[in-house]
Amino acid sequence: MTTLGYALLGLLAREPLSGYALTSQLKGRIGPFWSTTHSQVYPELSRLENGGLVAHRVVEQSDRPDKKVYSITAEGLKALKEWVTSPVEPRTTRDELVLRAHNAWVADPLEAAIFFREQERLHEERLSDYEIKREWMKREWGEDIRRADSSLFGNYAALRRGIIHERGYVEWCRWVADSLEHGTGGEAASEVDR
Amino acid sequence: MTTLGYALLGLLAREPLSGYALTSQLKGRIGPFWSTTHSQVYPELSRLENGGLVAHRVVEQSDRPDKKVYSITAEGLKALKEWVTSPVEPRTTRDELVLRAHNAWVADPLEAAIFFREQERLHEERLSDYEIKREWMKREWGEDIRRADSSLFGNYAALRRGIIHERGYVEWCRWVADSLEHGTGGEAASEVDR
DNA sequence: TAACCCATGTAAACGGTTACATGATTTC
DNA sequence: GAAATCATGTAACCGTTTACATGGGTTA
Repeated sequence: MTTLGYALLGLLAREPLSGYALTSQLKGRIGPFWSTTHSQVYPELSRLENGGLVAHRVVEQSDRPDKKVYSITAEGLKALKEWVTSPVEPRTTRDELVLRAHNAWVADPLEAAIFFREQERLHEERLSDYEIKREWMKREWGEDIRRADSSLFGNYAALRRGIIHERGYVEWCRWVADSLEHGTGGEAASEVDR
Repeated sequence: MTTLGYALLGLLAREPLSGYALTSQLKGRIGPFWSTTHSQVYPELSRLENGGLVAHRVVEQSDRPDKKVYSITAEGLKALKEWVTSPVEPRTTRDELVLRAHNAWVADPLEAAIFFREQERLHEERLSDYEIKREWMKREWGEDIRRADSSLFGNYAALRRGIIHERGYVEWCRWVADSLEHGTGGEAASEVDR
């Protein structure tokens, strides 16, 4: 089983969906922590169905193309449940920006500073988008976001990760940009550092 | 050009290295933000050499196998320099733990809490390793880690990213575990939340 | 003597992205 | 009239991981 398979099972555990709808959800919902395209989803659904983890029925529509609506099976739910707490093999987090910072010393420092300042702004923007979404969740979903047995808690937890991630990213970009601006000579460094 | 290509150029901009040595460095140094294996490095070095970005000379050794030591060319340094501040196309950060949290509601809450508590401990451990390395860098490299034109600044910046990343990760894991422990019923939630 | 380090390569498999393919309806 | 949305699929390509392949020297 691939991780994408579990991502799909997770969405189907919430509600039955078509391949198209699953693809749409994996573009914004779990958001920047997993994504895919329809060309990966359709074959994966076939594999899940062959394994007995999902099942589909055809829903005929008059105004739109017919669709296959997939549901999770009891077996699928069991597999998902077991996966959640199963041992993790460590995967490398690839981050191109870290590589760029790693080699910023070969570039023009002020040009590099502008680059990281721009990245800071970009992540700040994403952070505030997330903060807005968080307020929306609190308002709209209330106490359910704290209930460990509610799927809304899952959504909230993913968003919280996004917020914490972006906060850290903004902090780091700012520090890199500051360092590149002030650390061009050999003079005493200010304590931006924590 | 692939990102791995630039990662290799970045290491060769610091010092000439063999394919084997490059592979070793990409297992610990830039650490958890990029990694590779020798089976990817050797072909990539050939490609870089065909493009005129690196060059090698054979160093004969008596006690060990002969090796090809690669150096970056002027053209390679130029390419690296330009890449550092070139526009980034956004890439999805894939994080399996976020997916697990997203689906934690289908699992047994207390079992899931144990799982995330264990992850918290794991990342705390990694964090303190990084903190120790940071103190080492400050002691050993001194003010050079703040000089924008020093390769040591690049190393320090990558480590700083690691520290900030792990801090956030610990915070999030703790929050998830706390929520899973206390949010099993419908009772009023404590303010772990920030 | 078994495991590990040095050293370099190729081949197969896998997961993910991009492109190809089709086609109706709805919105701007 | 053009673009976007709904809807499902296949094919090609690319980057990464795992396995295959070889072989001498050192350490436990």
